Amino acid sequence: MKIVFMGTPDFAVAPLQALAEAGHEIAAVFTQPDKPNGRKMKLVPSPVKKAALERGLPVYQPTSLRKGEDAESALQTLQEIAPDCIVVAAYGQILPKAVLDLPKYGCINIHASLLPKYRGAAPIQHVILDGEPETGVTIMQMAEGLDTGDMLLKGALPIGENETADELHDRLAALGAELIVKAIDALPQGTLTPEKQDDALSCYASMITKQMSALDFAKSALELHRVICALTGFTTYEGKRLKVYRSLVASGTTDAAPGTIIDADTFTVACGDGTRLTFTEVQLEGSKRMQTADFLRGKKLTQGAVLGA
RNA sequence: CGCGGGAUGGAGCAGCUCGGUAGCUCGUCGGGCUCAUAACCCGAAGGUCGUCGGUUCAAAUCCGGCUCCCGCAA
Repeated sequence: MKIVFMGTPDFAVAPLQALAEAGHEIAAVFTQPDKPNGRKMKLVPSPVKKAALERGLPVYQPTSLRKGEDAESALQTLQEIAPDCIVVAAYGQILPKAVLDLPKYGCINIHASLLPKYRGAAPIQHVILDGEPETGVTIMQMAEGLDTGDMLLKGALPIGENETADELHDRLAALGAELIVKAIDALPQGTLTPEKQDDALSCYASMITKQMSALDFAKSALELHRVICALTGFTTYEGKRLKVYRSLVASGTTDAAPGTIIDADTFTVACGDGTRLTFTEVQLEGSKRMQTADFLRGKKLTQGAVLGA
């Protein structure tokens, strides 16, 4: 099958490679323009662009598909290629109707949630924040609304109690790769049965903001743990930025004020309602990310110090 | 030229202000103790102090260039 692939971040890389390895013709790869990134504002290609170039696939990076010169030439390019199907995975742009209607089999999207729940930009983080027991990947026929098209295939995964968004992301990407190949293979045979989404059950996963990952120790240990798993939490210790990558909800209770380090040997902190949270992987400003055990070997915590103060 | 922190045996750090013996907490290896242990005791191996150059009798330490890592900001 002749496919045009549209995607940008890491999540889209596994599906792209799976399709290529399944023997499909990837006639073009569309991805977001290189963006200035990092401390030096260096121009950095998207993960999908890197993967595409490694495979020698032609890459297109229009600034927009909806308006302007880029959109016109992109549409023209697509018309010339005349793909059987366009596969979209976290591309980061809204496709106009002209594009949606162009391929014979339409546009197929890989979405990292069990639709109709968690439509939108950041489903992986939000399922963890909400403490969902499971999530998954939905392959859907794209329509004009945001993640509203008919569902073609679904796969579910249980979410681990201490699973981070990174880990979940990788498992979902692998699942998405598997499902999209299955879906593409089934398309010409018409064996997939489109299922309408029940809008009444839908909800949206909003974009992530910096504010959301700030650790507010007035919240319970479980809530904070979810923030850490989903987004990586941050606070301050002795005036320095401290990121928290992993934690464990500790049993027992404490009378200490929220944010107090109540056990300097394990990095356990008092949270809301007397709950306690142990940080297991942290990173202090200027230093590397490391396990708490390593961190404590070189840095003696002040018992009773208050984080975020 | 956006602001700032950092690079020291396998890991994490101290030492640098006031140049002159390589330190700490672990890990590893060997031995001991113990019913036993990730506990305790004794011993050992392991480092061109990121890199290039400069100053000096002497540089981890002072000066300059470069590389890489990290926090903020985007």
